[in-house]
Amino acid sequence: MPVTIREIADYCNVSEGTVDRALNNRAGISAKTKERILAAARELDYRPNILAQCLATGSTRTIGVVCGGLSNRFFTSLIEAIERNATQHGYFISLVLSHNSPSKELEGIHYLARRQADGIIIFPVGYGKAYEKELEQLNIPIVTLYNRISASFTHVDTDCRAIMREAVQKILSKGYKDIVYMDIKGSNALSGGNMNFFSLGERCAGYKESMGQAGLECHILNSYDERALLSLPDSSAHTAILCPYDVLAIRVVNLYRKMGIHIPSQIGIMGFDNIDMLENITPRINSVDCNTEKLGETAFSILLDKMAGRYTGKDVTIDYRFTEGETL
Amino acid sequence: MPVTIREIADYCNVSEGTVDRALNNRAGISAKTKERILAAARELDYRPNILAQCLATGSTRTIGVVCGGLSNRFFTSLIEAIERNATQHGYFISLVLSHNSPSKELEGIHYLARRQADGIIIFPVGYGKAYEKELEQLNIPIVTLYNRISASFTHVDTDCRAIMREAVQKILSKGYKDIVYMDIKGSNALSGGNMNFFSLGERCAGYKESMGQAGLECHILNSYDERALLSLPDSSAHTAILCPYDVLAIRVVNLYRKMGIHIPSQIGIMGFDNIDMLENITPRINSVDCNTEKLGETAFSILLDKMAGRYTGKDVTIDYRFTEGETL
DNA sequence: TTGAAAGCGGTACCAA
DNA sequence: TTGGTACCGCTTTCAA
Repeated sequence: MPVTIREIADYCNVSEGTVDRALNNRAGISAKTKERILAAARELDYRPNILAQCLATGSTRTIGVVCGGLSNRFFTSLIEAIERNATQHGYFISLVLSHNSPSKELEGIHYLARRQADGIIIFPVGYGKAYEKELEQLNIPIVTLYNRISASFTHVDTDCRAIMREAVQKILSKGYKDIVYMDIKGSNALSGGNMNFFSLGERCAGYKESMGQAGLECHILNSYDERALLSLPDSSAHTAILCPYDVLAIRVVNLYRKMGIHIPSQIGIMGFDNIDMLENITPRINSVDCNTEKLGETAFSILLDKMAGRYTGKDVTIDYRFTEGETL
Repeated sequence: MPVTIREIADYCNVSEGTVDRALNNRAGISAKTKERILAAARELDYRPNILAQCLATGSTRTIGVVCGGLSNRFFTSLIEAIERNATQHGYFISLVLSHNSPSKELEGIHYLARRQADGIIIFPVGYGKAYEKELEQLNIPIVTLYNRISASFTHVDTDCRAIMREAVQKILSKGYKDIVYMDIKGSNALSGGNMNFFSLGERCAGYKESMGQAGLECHILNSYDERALLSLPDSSAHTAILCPYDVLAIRVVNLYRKMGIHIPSQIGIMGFDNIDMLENITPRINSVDCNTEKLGETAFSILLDKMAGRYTGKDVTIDYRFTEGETL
């Protein structure tokens, strides 16, 4: 049985209040008594029951992190960054996976709220008025990453739309005449329902905007269609493929390599996220580093401010960086 | 301010005990009173404070998961499996990342204990007598995955040593004359200190055993040395490279492909873990599926038994499966 | 069937 | 400087 404050108090013949003063560096205690109590605490191997502390103080120093899953390295990088910052500030991570189901997501969030999480960082898969209302009723600080919900929830992100606009320009400046965009939602789409595709939507929108501006026709593939992909290098037009995430780019690169099609002379490829797996892949895929470190740090620090009731700002946009590679 | 049992009691002119009986389907309450209370609870939007419940019952229905990091898909697969099972059983995951530092790991585990986690699943990076003693003093159910600590802590694993023995035989049966093993600890080694390398050690040991048994000399690379790797296909001996984890295999495959060396005719390659990224890589890398789903499920269910005080068994070994590919 | 009260393990305030 | 005690919100036991 773990040692409690009561036992230390008995052991030292003082009151619980005095033990508390000693243990928590509170004022109003003589150095001598304090030393005696601290020694006893050490001797008895006292460890505070954080649950009781939480109940008494009303703060759990726990933040919930709600994510679809852990398969995407982009997300796990963000979670690592959040965890690092949280730990530094004495906060704790409760992890809830939504498995890309909006209803499971809400369930998990409710759970976190009932457990008195001080705040929640969500990579939302749900959206809509009803969804928003539920979140608002929780009355708990929330920050979103990746997918935005609405102006009611502070969102931290890179400007994916701007990135894609710039990506198109960059690709065109390298002499490509056509850019094919792979608008593939991946496993998320399978879950059906009211899915939030904010981020992928922004990426695609940026592509479309920039193509329009350049007077080019959009050329979008909605599925991983090998035949369609293999027909691209045939065209006399010099073509590049723009992928909204790196895993897709890796897959495409491997397809072409397998078929003996040279990259980038016969086809250009660009990814997005700059996941660390790219370091192991040849040729090095051109991508965009979204600065997960800074994203996670910012999300946490904004949440911290919100929990302290001192955040008034709006959404935050983090800077990004195009990474050089050999596929463009 | 959230509604409490006290308020419902006042609202209904009953005692807190009665409210509790209604809310938690306990015996000894009339159907009428119960209905009245439940209606009030709904009306007032009552949500139990789980913290208080935990304090009163002594159970948090939370299990801690302690892992080095989230970069390795093998680990995140396991965590996903654990989370799925935990959620199904009404348990919650508290995630602690050790960043491959034994001291941070211990710190995190202590934290979990103070938060009254009901049990902990650890992917240990620490080991040793002192380490074990600290864990034992916690007096909290622990199950280890990946790296084993000692007989004092129930370990769930695939038999990596046996797998590697079999892998060597498998490779030899395909006609290879020499097998090079890449004994690379990766980023873990950087953290220094008393690192636990149980799993990688087992893998390497299996290789050595099987090579010895076949009367072959061990051929081990201790670093990712491109020059050494590129010299291998030159030898007249038909050589295969055995990698203790897939990321390494991916890297090696890409190196050879870049240099125009054909796999598997000029060099064979085998990975380990069968991470899902392999689906995107050509050629398909031969690997070993360690059944993360079952590993995670088993780890959780054993922990569940331990928490209920009804686990007497010892370490558990999960079956595995060699996955076919094009690199052998 | 219901109420009252004693915990759970801390925190915090008021008196002494 | 210290002790005493109410309280955080729920559970549980004992009486009524």
